[in-house]
Amino acid sequence: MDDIDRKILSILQVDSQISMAALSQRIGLSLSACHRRVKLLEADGTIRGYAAQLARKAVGLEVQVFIEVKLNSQRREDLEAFEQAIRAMPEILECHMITGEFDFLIRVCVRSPTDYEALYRERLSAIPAVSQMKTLLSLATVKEFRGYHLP
Amino acid sequence: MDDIDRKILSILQVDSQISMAALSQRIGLSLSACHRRVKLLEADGTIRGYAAQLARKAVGLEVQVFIEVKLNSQRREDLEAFEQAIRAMPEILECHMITGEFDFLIRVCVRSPTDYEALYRERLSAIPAVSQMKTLLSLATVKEFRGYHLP
DNA sequence: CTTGAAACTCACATGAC
DNA sequence: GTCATGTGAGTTTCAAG
Repeated sequence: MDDIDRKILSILQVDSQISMAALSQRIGLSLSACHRRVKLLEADGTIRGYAAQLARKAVGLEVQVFIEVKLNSQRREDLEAFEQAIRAMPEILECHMITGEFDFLIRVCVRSPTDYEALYRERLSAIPAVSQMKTLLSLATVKEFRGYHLP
Repeated sequence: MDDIDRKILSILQVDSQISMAALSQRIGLSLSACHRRVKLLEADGTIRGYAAQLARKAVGLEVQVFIEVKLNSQRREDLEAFEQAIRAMPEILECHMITGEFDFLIRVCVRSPTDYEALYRERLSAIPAVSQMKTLLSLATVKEFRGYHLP
């Protein structure tokens, strides 16, 4: 993992459809050398895959919410029950265990406030391990994720 | 935007390198019809782009942090000054304006706790519009974003 | 929407330096 | 690391049903 690799990754993070020829030119390497590096980055797991980036609202997901969750306890059973429940809900896009007053931070996207209410009341609150939740409704996206910054 | 489009998007969100032929087979459409739909989804902005997904730790970003930020006021100058400062910091990957006790939620990835301390003390705290911050250190990723759920 | 064909671009593997 | 090259695969477009 050197500066050339980081340069390759920075470009592929933004546009993975660039041709090897164009990519090699932008980083100042020959096509085959560049190609070899990309294949290595794929093989060693640095590049996990290639994905289409969708416009959230264009696919009808008007509502984005972050939820802080506190569990009844940090006992193994509660943690695992919660995590399993989370993984089973496709509307929950990500979930992080965090420090602080709450135990987890999750991100959710749904079509409407009504859908969020249903998710919140009928599915999240129904998880026995959950003791408290705090909804952080996203009003606007100031900055959207477009790849990691590789210094 | 019908069920076929959603099926296409669900697949491309996970693997954008699938060939048109394979994609068309998976959704049960002819190659040309499938191709036309994908191009339309690209043209109308539903597909914003194609990106390589990187393994965060593989690129040396061991520390992931969420930060809740409260501003001194909701006056236009403060909001704009804050948002401009946020957009100028590449380590800040995303930023959302939120409801609740705090005004913004931001996500940051850095190499080390030391790097985070520097960012927190020297760059974030230095923004005049900021009055209060709360750090939510990510201890573990329970569920990682792998595309929106399209019902 | 379908099939089928033609034209073209790239990816990929190879061999040599 | 570089360059050159040939083949196969995939993309893209078009015609016709």
